[in-house]
Amino acid sequence: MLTPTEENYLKAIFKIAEREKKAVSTNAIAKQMKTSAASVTDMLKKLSEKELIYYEKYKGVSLTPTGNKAATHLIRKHRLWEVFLVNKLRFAWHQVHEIAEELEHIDSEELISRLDAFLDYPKFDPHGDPIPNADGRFTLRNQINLSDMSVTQTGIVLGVKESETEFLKHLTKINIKLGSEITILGKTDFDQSLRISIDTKYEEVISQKVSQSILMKRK
Amino acid sequence: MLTPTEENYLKAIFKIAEREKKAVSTNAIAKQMKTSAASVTDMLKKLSEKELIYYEKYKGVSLTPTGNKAATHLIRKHRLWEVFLVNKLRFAWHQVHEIAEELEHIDSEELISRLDAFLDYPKFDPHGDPIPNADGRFTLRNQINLSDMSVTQTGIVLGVKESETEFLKHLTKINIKLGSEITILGKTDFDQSLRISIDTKYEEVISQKVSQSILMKRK
DNA sequence: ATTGATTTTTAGAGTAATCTAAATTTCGTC
DNA sequence: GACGAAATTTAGATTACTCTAAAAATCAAT
Ligand SMILES: [Mn+2]
Ligand SMILES: [Mn+2]
Ligand SMILES: [Mn+2]
Ligand SMILES: [Mn+2]
Repeated sequence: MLTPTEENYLKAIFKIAEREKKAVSTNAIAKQMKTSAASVTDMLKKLSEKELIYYEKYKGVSLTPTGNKAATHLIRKHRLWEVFLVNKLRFAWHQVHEIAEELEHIDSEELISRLDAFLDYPKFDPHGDPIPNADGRFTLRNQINLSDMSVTQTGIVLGVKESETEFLKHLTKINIKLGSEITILGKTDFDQSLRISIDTKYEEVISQKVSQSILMKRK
Repeated sequence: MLTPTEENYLKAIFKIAEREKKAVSTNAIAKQMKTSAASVTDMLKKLSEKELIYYEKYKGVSLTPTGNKAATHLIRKHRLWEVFLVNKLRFAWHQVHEIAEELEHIDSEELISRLDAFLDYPKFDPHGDPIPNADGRFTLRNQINLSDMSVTQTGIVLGVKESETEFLKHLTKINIKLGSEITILGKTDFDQSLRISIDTKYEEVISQKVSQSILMKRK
C-alpha cells in the first residue's frame, strides 16, 4: 500500500505540523528528511495523487484524514518498538531511535497488536512521548519545560523534546532519566543556566539548551 | 552494505545449494525468488561484481565465503525472529514466516545479539530448523524423514521440511507439533500412506506427501 | 511598486530492481 | 555430430526514488 519512503514523508509532515500550526513548507520537509527540496516536490505530487495530503503548488501541504491516520499509525509502531528495545532488550534510551526507524515499517497489524499486549499497553515511549492507541488517540498530559520552572520549584522528568544520541547520553551522564526528581536551586540571569539537584543526590549545572528540552510535571 | 533484495538472493542461493550439491542454476533461483530468469541474471552480475558469488555465464553460481557468511547471518536473524514471534508474542508456527521475512533485514548487530540473549540462545526455530550462532555454525542433529521409518517404530517430531502455511495448519489440526511422539501403526503399500498414533492420544492417517516433510528422531 | 533574496518547481539525468520478448548457448537424444 | 528443446543472457522498457542546475513564483524591505 505505502512504501517506507512515503510513510517517512507523512511522518515528517505530521511532526512539523505538530509544532508549527500553519501549512507545512517544502523546505521544512526537506530539512526534516535530510533530502533536497526537488525530491520533496516530487514526493508531494505523489502523496497528493494518493490523497494523503492536501497540496497546492507553492502553498505548502497538510495531511488529509487518511494521511493523518497513516502517520499516526507509523508513530505508534515506532514508539512501541522503542519500548520493546528498552524494556525487554535492555537498550539504553539513546540507542533505540535508529533501530525503531527501521522496525516501524514492518507491515503486520497482528504483530503490532501482539507487541502492544506483550509490552502491557504502554502509554509513553522511553523518551516520554505518548504512544497513540490502535484508534490513533494520544494520551495527553500537562507538562512544562524545565526551563520555564522557577527557583526552589521541584518536579518530575516526564520526557525529552530531543532524541539526539549525544543529548540523551549527556542526560544519562548527569543522572537525569524519566522519573527523576529535579529541584531548581538557582538560575543565572545572564545565560539562563540552571543549578539543579537530581533525586536529592546529585547537583549539576545545565544550560538553557538542555533545560528547554526537558519536559516536567510540577510537584 | 547489502540491499534487502541482494540478501534475499544470497539466501535463496544458499538454500538451493543446501539441497542440491551442484552449482545453482539461474532457473532454480528464479523459481525460489518467484521472479523472472532475466531478473536473476541481472542480479547475478551484480553479486558477482561484489564478489559474493562465483559466477560463470551459463554455468550457474555458488557462494563465496563472504556470500556464504552473509546468507548464514540472514538465516540466523530470520530464525531468531521466528522464535521471538512464537515464544514471546504467542504466534502460531504457521503465522511467522512472512513477518520474519521482513524482520530479517533490520540492520543492527547489537539488536540481534540482545535478541539472542533475550530468547536464551535458542538452537532451533519453531519449525525445527537450526539457528546458526554468531560465528555462523549450525547445530547438527541426526534426523530421519517420518516416511523412512517402519511400522511399529516410535519417534519424536524434530521439525518440518516445509513451512507452507496450509501444511503447518494441517499438522496442527491433527495434533502434530514439535516434540510430539509418533508411532507408526501401519503402512499402505499402494500409496505409502501411514496410520500413526500421536502422543498415544490420537490416531490419524497421513499421506506420503505429509510424512516426507516431517523430520523425526528415532526413539 | 520595484527589486533582490528566498522558496519552490521543473528539467534532465542516474541507480536499483523489475518485466517481456528476442537472441544465444547448452543439453539431451538419436 | 546434428538438431530441437530447454536454459540462459541480452535488449529495451518501466517504476520508484534520488540528485543538481535552471527557471519560476513568492516574500520582504525599502
Ligand atoms: Mn522510517
Ligand atoms: Mn521516542
Ligand atoms: Mn527477506
Ligand atoms: Mn523457520
